[in-house]
Amino acid sequence: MSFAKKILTWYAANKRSLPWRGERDPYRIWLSEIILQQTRVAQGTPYYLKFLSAFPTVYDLANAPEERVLKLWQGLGYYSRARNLHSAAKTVVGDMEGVFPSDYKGLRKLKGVGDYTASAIASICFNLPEPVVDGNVYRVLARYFGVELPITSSEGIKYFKSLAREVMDGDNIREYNQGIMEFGAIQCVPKSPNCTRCPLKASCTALQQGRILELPVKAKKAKVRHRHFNYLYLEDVSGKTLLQQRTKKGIWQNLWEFPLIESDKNITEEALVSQLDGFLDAGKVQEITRYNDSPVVHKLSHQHLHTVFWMVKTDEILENGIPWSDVHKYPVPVLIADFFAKIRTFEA
DNA sequence: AACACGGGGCG
DNA sequence: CGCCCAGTGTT
Repeated sequence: MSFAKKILTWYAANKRSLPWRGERDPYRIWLSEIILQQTRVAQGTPYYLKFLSAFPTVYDLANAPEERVLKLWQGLGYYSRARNLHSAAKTVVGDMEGVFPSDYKGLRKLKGVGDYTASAIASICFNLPEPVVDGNVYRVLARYFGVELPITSSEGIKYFKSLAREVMDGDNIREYNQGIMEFGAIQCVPKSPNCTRCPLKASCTALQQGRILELPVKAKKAKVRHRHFNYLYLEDVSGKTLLQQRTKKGIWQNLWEFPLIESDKNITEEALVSQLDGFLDAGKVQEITRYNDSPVVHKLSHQHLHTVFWMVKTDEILENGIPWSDVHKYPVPVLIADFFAKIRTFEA
């Protein structure tokens, strides 16, 4: 049996009874879909009922003051949904004689109606073969077909949409779309799904590979942190330089590097000089040269280090100074090692 | 492509 | 109590 037929069979036997279940009126389906964006059924249901009671038709909603719409929405979160809901109602009443668009493209033009919601309304109300891809669908498809593409990448979004279209039952789209979402919500849940009793277990790729809990992949919002490093490439009268060990937790713990001045953003030479105090006797500085014009960007998985190397010649004798012939004995980050290599080339 | 936008449920 | 959830609009 095809994947779609299995979903349809499961849905026929397991669907919950919900206030909007079986509904085909675009106003009601639209209202339910907007409320259910990023919201669990249990939380959204009372809001659906009170909105329907306060605004039985799209005209009632369009003619209400925004204050009242927001007040009814209070507690549901993501309040732009309420403002967009109101705006779309005004559009439907003002520009469309109170009749909702009856295809994906038209629906998509309404404020607050994106790809998912347009597909949901088109399929549920008008039985148009548009696949829905919400969080439930991502999870079900990723597991059943063993898709490892991150659902958060633009490539993943495209891939899942086309996969969803490939495997859908276009002849029963109204039931199928609701079925796959319901299946994700009830059976193929994010944490500890009951695979033992799943009717799709025999053909589920992730289950057979023991990777249920790894799918779907969400490229971790490895938020890249940007840092600005200023390394002091010191040189004293005897030609020695200075390296320091990084003792704190974080990147490169216990590795060695040049004396470091970290700044919020790119730093000027004047600003740098004013911070030289703790490192050496500023009065004995002979010459400062910015070694690289544009910062070297060293990329770690979660940090981008915008690095400037400053060559600082001093008349001091550096305590603990290291002769250049010895620097290669110290464990240093690649960023520093690359600089060593460059210096060697430059000075050779 | 990255970010902002809320609340509730869960371990 | 920190982590997870995952549509749309904006920049």
